[in-house]
Amino acid sequence: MANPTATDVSVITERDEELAVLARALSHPARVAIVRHLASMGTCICGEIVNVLPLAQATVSQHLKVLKTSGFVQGEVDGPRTCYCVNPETVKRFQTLVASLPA
Amino acid sequence: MANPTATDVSVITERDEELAVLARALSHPARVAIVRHLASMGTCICGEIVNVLPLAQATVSQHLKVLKTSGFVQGEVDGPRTCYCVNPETVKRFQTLVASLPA
DNA sequence: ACATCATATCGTACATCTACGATAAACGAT
DNA sequence: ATCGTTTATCGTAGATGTACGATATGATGT
Repeated sequence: MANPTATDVSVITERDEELAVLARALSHPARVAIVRHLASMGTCICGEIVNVLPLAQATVSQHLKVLKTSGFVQGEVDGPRTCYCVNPETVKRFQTLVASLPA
Repeated sequence: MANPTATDVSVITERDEELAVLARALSHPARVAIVRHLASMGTCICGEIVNVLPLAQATVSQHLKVLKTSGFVQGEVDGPRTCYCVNPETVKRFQTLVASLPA
């Protein structure tokens, strides 16, 4: 092991892992903007987001995937389009975890 | 440009950038644990943190540098050691930005 | 001066992230 | 059936992140 004196069950908790995963999802400005935009629109299709961001369609799709995997947004197929919306539960969970950081 | 139809001054705001920078700093479980541990101790020396984490000294020092650069912690040289503590202003700022996300 | 301790930094290997163009897949319209 | 539209995925290049051992730096104690 790198550090034999460290406590095996370290101070890194499940909550730390969870917070880190959610923080990582919002660690890119484009993804923060997507979440905000989605929240302000209630719901909107992928192409609308592409039109608003200075990024290629493939890149936006990739960011949306990150947000979907982490639970921040949900996508629903609607004919040829995909309709995205924020998952408020994940936002609230993130807010709870961040708020519980001792300041 | 990747996407000529995108608004040049895009929806990505300064706040989005700021939130992303702070979120990135907490996007690793070890760094979340360091902030929590530091907050619970009030203040403690680098070696104490190394002893508690399952990571090499160099790695911990690197994580501390990330936290210092982003403003989450402050380090004060105290003789041969360095004394670290949380910067509550940055934690509060992060909490404010996260709390202002529409859920 | 010298050895020791605590910490930061260097160099490096490997993994992950971010961006893109190209292409595939799924649907609606003609 | 074929075409255009919309979105996801593939492949890839370059940047950044994460881990480590080794080494430099700076202070204390002998």
